[in-house]
Amino acid sequence: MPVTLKDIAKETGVSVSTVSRVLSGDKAISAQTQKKVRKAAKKMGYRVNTVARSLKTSKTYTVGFICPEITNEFFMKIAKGVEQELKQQGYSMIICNSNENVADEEKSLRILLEKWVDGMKTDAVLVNNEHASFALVDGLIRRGKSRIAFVGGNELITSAKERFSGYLKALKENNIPVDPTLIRFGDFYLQSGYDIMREFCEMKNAPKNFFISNYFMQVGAERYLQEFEKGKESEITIVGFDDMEASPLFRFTAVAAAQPMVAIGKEAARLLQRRMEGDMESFPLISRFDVEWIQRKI
Amino acid sequence: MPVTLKDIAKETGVSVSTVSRVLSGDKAISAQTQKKVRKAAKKMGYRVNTVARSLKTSKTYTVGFICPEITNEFFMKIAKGVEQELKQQGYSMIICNSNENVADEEKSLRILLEKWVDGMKTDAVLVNNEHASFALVDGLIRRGKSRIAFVGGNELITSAKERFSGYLKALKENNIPVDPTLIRFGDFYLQSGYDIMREFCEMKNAPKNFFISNYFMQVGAERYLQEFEKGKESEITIVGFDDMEASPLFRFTAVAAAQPMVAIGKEAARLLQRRMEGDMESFPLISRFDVEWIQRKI
DNA sequence: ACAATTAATGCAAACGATTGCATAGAGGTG
DNA sequence: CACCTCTATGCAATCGTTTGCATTAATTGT
Repeated sequence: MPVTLKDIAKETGVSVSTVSRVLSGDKAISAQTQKKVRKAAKKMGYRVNTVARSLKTSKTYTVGFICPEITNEFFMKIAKGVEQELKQQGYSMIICNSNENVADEEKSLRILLEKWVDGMKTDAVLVNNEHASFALVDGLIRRGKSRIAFVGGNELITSAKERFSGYLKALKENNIPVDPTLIRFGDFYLQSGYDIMREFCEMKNAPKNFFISNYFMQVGAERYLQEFEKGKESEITIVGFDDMEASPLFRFTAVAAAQPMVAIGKEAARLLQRRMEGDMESFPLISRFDVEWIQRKI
Repeated sequence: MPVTLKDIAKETGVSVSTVSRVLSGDKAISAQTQKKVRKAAKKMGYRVNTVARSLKTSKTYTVGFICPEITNEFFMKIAKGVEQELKQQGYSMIICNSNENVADEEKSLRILLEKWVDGMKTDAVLVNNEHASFALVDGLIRRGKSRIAFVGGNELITSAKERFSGYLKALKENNIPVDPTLIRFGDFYLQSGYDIMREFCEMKNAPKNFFISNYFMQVGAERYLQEFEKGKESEITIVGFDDMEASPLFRFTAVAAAQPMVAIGKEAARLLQRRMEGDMESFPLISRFDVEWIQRKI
């Protein structure tokens, strides 16, 4: 049904190869023929069949993005950056939801491989986690707070570790002893933020200042505080990460270190392109971005 | 570089067609040959080349999802439903971000068409908007509130209209006169929710009860109220739509009508599949879901 | 034991584009 | 005018699968 090069060739009386050459901008074709072919192509509504092209060129101009959870604003901001950057080069992006589970992830991977995507993301683009959390905690200390509780993410994950060491470093540089009862780890998700905040608040000598390792745990923590600090003129101060759609609703958060996620996504796309162009030497590439500081309350 | 049917054929001494038939489950092949071929395929790490297959069968097993904004939790919940349903049938989904602008949308569309996606979403899967907003407003009235302000979405959009008529109907059935000063329309985005809420609150006789047409405007409205009702023991009550990641942080919202978006996405995927299987008669299909009621405060 | 089925496999032509090579004129040079 | 060089174009193979049809071999019926 769709128009092919062959149809155009028949219509214009030239060969398929000539049509192909005109349409892919080969200038070794006479101006006259070019005009004729282009006109016919336009009139007939020709659209290149990328499936056929890919088969021949073995380039699909498609990249895969396997994402733990596509409703998660965090990942999608990265995806957005990736998409923006790639679209300019004519690539498109297949997004798969691994649903945080390995079976789904493998399934997605298999599908993507079978579709011969040109690339997938394996490089790391990160922010200066340790420095950011150091600065957040240090800032709290400079404002006179010294009992600062730490709400961590999954201890096995690098960024969680880095954020923890930033916290430790800030205490150390300010000669504040580490108090193990003020340190707890969760899993980066809302519920764990809620639970940990509750545990802290139920301590006999509850801390009033918190470093929370990511946005979602922070939503949980703020949620808990809203329920249980209702009305009271609260003394609580939180510092944390990221700036999302709903961050403006946070009431206890003083400062946040926002990761420039769209920029991170764009950088990731650029690294991926280098890879696809055959730059295999520097693999995997690692890039670090600076965070942006968001002041929420004074 | 990758293993092809030809390679397997050479290895096993049968023809390419036989290999193809074995691997696509044609049972007219002897058990012996089947075993031999399968073993070789496995050993050699064969993976079907879907590009070639698609060229031949003109089925890509890919659907396109053009989305106004991929960082928007609302659209991504739908996308998640679509993805879940389609993945089971071996489809994958190309997600494009139209960035709310027509040029980008056309660009995405062109790319998708050139990739010969099998389908794109054009059916409508909706909730019973009018009924849901009727029920929300009616509920407020039954609790004794009669001056209820309406914060609408983009007036041109069907769902915004439907929600408005539900509001009107609730007033009418309860014999409450419509007060035009209590009706304002925005654009479904955060900022307009913030602005409209401010306008209402600055009225000499400011209303205390609000129906807000969607989640994002509600975030904006809650944001405004947090800033300006700080501390005061507020009398304000909001009813609205949807249940998202950050909804638990809402302080003024009493009830919300949550659209089952993942289910909506799944249904959309099913409709799309019917379309792809050639059911062109009932086009476009429209399905309606019931909302779920979320009680937030009493 | 021979025709008629049936079962198992191979041949070859697609699908739509790309591209190296061949070729037919046109124009230039001595 | 013979020779060479371009320029513009066509031919045909190729990418990896799928699939209708032909073919061979094995099985069945009588």
